[in-house]
Amino acid sequence: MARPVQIDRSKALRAARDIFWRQGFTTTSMSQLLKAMDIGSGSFYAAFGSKPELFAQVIEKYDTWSAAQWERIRTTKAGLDAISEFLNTTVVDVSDKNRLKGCLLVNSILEMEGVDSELHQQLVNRFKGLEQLLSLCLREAQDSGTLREDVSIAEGVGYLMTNIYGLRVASRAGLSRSEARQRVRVLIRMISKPNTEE
Amino acid sequence: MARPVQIDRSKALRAARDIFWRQGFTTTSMSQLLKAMDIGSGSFYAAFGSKPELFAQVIEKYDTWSAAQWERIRTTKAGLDAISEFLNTTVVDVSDKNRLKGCLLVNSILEMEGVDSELHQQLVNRFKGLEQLLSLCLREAQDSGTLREDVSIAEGVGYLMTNIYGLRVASRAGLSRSEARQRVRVLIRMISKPNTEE
DNA sequence: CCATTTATGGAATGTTCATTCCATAATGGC
DNA sequence: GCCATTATGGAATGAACATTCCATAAATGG
Repeated sequence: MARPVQIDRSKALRAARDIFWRQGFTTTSMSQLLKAMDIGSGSFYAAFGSKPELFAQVIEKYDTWSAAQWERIRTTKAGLDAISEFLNTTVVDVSDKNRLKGCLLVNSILEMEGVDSELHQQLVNRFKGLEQLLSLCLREAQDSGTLREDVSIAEGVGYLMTNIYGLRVASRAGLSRSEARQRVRVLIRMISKPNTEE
Repeated sequence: MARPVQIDRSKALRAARDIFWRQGFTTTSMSQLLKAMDIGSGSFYAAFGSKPELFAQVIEKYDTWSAAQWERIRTTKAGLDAISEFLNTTVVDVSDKNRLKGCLLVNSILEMEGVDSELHQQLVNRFKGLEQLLSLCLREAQDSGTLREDVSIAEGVGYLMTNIYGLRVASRAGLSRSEARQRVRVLIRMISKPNTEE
């Protein structure tokens, strides 16, 4: 009946995600974006609405991916092991030719404050979900006796969130993959109960 | 002989710093900047060169302030106490009507990558200086026996840098001052030697 | 194979940006 | 009090931006 859509939506979203990840939202111009997604402006506005709307869709997809990582990890690991694996998967292994990219969500939180406060708040809320998952794992660690006794669950969550944010900024500042992996080892060691009582 | 300069350079730089701090470099437009600094464009370009040159001057001044904080702290404190005080001074106490502002340098590292790579590298280098100071304090802590024994100086520096970055992002994500102070207490407790051996 | 419908990408639009230009204002020396 | 000189701020400039418009392309039903 009519000309069929020839855009590969999933592929285009991935391309958009990667360029936003590398350059941020404000810095990425429409011309760069269209080139990266390999579509014309007409198709773009028909398919994605606008630049901010596209960004929201990219974030949505990213968050889904992040949640899927958790699901996968939770089937085999619990407690501090799960947290350690999560950190390595979502922070350390997310790199581009051995160059860490940081985290799209963390980058965007910093960028969107004052630009789009609605989106900013959405991003902050996504992290609230992460805090709950961390809280769950910490309780497991507490029950199995692997968590330091002088740290409460709430304190542990705060500590982990700080380190997740921090690792992702450090990536952006040029941290190598092996250094990042080392930092994960250290931060997990610090929150573990010392095994000097054998 | 000629019309005298009526710009209060120091005051203008402070106004520029505050608006960059709140909004970031890219997001702040020249018209906003000129209004905040309360000068016209002619005077601006005569006095500061350009928008990026102004930013470099702001960063320079910010870094000087940061260094002065260290100097002050070092006259009375050493080891982990000095680190704790530094964190509270430069991260927690830097707030705007009880709203934490994060750190201009950290915000800018994330923002400038891909925008101005020369400035980005400069910012990264400023943190190298901080790493050296932290290293010094950790050695003091090691000598006085307050540092955990299963953590090397290098590991401790990495740990602290991650937490400094992280605290400053968390501030941006809406952490309150008292929560931030609590996180500092926890992260210092974690790197301290447990005093169970009395 | 034509008519109809919708996707497409490049050209056109209007806005905003950083910067420059310039008429005017403010000073001190004469 | 006037001239030379330099600061000033608003108007002018040109580039870049996100978005819209539109002639054309690609498909199917008749």
